[in-house]
Amino acid sequence: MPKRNQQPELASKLSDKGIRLTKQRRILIDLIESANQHLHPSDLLYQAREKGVKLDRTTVYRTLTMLKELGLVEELDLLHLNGHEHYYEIRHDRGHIHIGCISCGKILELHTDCLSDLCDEIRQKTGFIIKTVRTEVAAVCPDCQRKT
Amino acid sequence: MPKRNQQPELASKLSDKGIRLTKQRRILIDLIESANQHLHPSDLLYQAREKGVKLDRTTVYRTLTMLKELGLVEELDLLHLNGHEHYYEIRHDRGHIHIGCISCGKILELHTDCLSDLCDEIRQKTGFIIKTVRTEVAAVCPDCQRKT
DNA sequence: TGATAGTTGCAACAAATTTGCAAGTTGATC
DNA sequence: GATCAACTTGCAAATTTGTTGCAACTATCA
Ligand SMILES: [Mn+2]
Ligand SMILES: [Mn+2]
Ligand SMILES: [Zn+2]
Ligand SMILES: [Zn+2]
Repeated sequence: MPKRNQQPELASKLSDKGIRLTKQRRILIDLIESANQHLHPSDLLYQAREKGVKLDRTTVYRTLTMLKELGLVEELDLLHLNGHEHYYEIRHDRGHIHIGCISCGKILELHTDCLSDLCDEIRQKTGFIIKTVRTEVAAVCPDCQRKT
Repeated sequence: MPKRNQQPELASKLSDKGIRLTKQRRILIDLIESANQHLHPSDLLYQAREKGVKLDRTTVYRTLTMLKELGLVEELDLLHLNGHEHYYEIRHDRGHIHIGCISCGKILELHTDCLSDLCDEIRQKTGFIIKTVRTEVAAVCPDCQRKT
């Protein structure tokens, strides 16, 4: 996840909504906010435990579901390049897409204006009210192109 | 899946590549080619069995993996609106996106030129060679908007 | 500080997918 | 059409990923 303006405080958003801030939730949102890569539930579980927090995977799933439903994190498929877990990242105002190299697994993020054009088009053509847009691209990165 | 020009014959593409056409593979590509909705592995398993073909789920998974690797079908997440299975459809020349209603589960397909613009942009900005682009949108359909 | 509603961990379950291997089938060749 | 090697399948078991019910615990507020 590229340099984001590290606006922390999912925590305050949660307590504003009257949601209790437990140790477990604190560590999880902390990890998600400060992550420099996309995390899946097991990542979160192990990283939290490394920091000495007692935590069960049930709670990880429950917390991620809650954050997703509140619109505070996005769930990514990342093309399941390896395993079938889903990945999570904080939700940004400005959308970006994910490009995965099917050869080395590297994930690249890219900001593009195509996304808002697309949203306009969808709204206009279909009348759907858009909640989230997920664009994921399978590709071969320049490094891997050279190697073959 | 909206009216496609029913170009059959994944079968011949497979045998051209020297891949054996077993009963199981025949029925599976048949079902995928003639489907009027997105299918997941269990759909395929049951539909094939209904047609009297002996088939195991292992074979369904193996066949789908093969077709995907050959670039003949696309795998869709469809936002896992209900369950965590993945869905499959034949690959078209002209791409389309999938819009799922988070309230009723309906899936809408939409053709858009944004996709090829996006590909151009990715190529130019990153040098990645694109294999597939998957855009999936979570939204609320007009019907469900009225109901709330 | 206590009451209370919300949250957690645990164990068991369920769903989705993969693996190893023996037995069966395909398609090329004669 | 019969033969055969290579490929493919089904089956049973395992793995991976995610969910549920419930008793014990804890965050928040008065
Ligand atoms: Mn489709
Ligand atoms: Mn998925
Ligand atoms: Zn690569
Ligand atoms: Zn709807």
